[in-house]
Amino acid sequence: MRTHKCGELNKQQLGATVTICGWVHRRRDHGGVIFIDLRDRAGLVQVVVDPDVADAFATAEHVRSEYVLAITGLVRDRPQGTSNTNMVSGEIEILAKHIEVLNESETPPFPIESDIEVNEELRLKYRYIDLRRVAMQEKMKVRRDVTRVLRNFLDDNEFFEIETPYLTKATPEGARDYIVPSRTHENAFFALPQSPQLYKQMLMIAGMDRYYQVVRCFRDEDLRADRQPEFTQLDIETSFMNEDEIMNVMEEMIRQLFAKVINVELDAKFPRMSYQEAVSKYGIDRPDLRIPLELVDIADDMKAVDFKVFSAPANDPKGRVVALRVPNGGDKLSRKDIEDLTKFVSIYGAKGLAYIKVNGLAAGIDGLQSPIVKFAPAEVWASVLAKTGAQDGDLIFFGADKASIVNEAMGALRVKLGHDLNLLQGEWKPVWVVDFPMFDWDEKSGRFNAIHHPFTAPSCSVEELVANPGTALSRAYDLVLNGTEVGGGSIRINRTSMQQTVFGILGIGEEEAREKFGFLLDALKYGAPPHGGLAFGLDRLVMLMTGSTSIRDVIAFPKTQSAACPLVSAPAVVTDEQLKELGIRLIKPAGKEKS
RNA sequence: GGAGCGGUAGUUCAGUUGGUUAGAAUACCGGCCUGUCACGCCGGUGGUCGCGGGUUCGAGUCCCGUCCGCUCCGCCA
Repeated sequence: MRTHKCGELNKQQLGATVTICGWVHRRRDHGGVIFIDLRDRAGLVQVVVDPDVADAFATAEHVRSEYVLAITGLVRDRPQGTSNTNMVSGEIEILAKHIEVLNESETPPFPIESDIEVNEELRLKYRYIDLRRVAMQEKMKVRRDVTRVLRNFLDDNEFFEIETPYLTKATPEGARDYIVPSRTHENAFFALPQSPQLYKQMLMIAGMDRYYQVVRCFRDEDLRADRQPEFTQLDIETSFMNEDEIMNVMEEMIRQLFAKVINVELDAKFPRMSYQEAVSKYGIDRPDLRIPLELVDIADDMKAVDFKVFSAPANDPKGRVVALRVPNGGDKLSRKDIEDLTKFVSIYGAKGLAYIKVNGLAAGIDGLQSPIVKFAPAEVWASVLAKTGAQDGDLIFFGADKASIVNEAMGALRVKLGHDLNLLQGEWKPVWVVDFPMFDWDEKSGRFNAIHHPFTAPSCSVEELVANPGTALSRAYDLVLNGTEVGGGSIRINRTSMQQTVFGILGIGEEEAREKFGFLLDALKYGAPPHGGLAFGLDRLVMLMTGSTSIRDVIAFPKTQSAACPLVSAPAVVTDEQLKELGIRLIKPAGKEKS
């Protein structure tokens, strides 16, 4: 006798006596027959089905016999030889010999078998009910399949899964750390890892040439639809492989993943794009290549025009002037739409959103409709239109400002227009973004920041790096899928001298470096092999593969936007005894917190 | 830290210009019917309109504050 979950039973299995377990919501008493609908699953029942009853069911005389139970909605397979034309669902009913209620259930706080979008806080408070819903069960199954396929692939390729500590020391991934006080070490704290970065590098030094780990990472920063304070990475590191070899293996893994889990054939070869090209064409280092719109530089045309809004950034080395052509945009976008879009780009710091409606190219400047046409001569507009490839009916947007603002605003506008106007081409567009700069200059603090992290190897020598830190490129690579960064990594620095050089450029003095990363600098001295790897955001991958709009939908017990868990009411106050034991006194003593 | 949207029955929502007893569907409870399968029919219970303050003869509706949720900016790869 086997126990089956609701919905698992198929017709063949009716040949034997089986036990079916499932949640029951609705019990209706119909004369001598109790109908139980297992699709609304709230109570818990166990049903014993006799093999005879499946056949007996087809004959009406059994209906009012001793077989007192009928269960609906259990079997997907439509039985042969039944004449019941009402059975349009393809599901069949089974008469049960015996039924036992294992446990009763209260009325659920929200409908389980329904597409109604329930308030998310309520779903999280009763997550154990929410997870019973078919959509969530399916997402969890995809997640299970994803980790299974990834682990199988890595195991088959001689990768070695090793766990690394969660109670560890702050590592500089750039985010705020979650801190855990130590009871046994006065005034000392652990940090939860933002990633196992340094441990995996030391595993390479330890001779574990191919490592992986499905691992939780923690970052105490504000949340987004695709960002949780704790999230899961597939973390990978290898020795003696260069970036091409790593990218090739990972590409194959992702291809197999999509083929096996959601039956999608990705490109045989993922395209690669430089950071420079991505920012230039798409304004962002994680371009959504499904959107067939591109930013076009027109600064050269605008340098001499008598219109400061355009000419000033055109002449500023840190400025940028771009055009964004929307095919047939004039028909699709009303004045109100453009007003809304102007508001939209202002979020990113853009001061306005200039546009031109191309009514008729043949008419020259008279065929252009726009408040800004008058600011530049016809030749300028002709040149701009030629560069964008404008056609009659198009709408062309312009962005002119500091390059960072133009990139962010016009890049976001491009994505918004792509979705709003249904311009997406193709379903899955992966792309490797490569040739990232090593550093970017932070105006506020007046020094360089690591674009990736401080352990990323540059593609040049120590001498060249010191000479031109601002233009040096790194050996990093990001995997971007449909505009979402799903993975990123790099070849790491494996020589102490280079590591010290990079720390120096980042303004990390020798003393600080020794205090924070002395263990790494020491480890590098013992013949650290060339190594590199990457990490995939597992939640994001599953989110994309399940078509979810939020990472929360693919995490069994996620946090709300304020980083709280309504289910267990965490975080919560702790007792005075606990605080005393840890040597901690609160600045604002507890009392006003919401329970 | 900031911007936007939302919070009305267990749930999903409607609620006009401020107006008298706050509605619908569904769920729940009771009854009837029944080879049902979104069963059907009849009846019923159910509301601190997130919370606090203000304006007003009168506030679900207007104003101020506050809490919670979601989306975004900052932050974060």
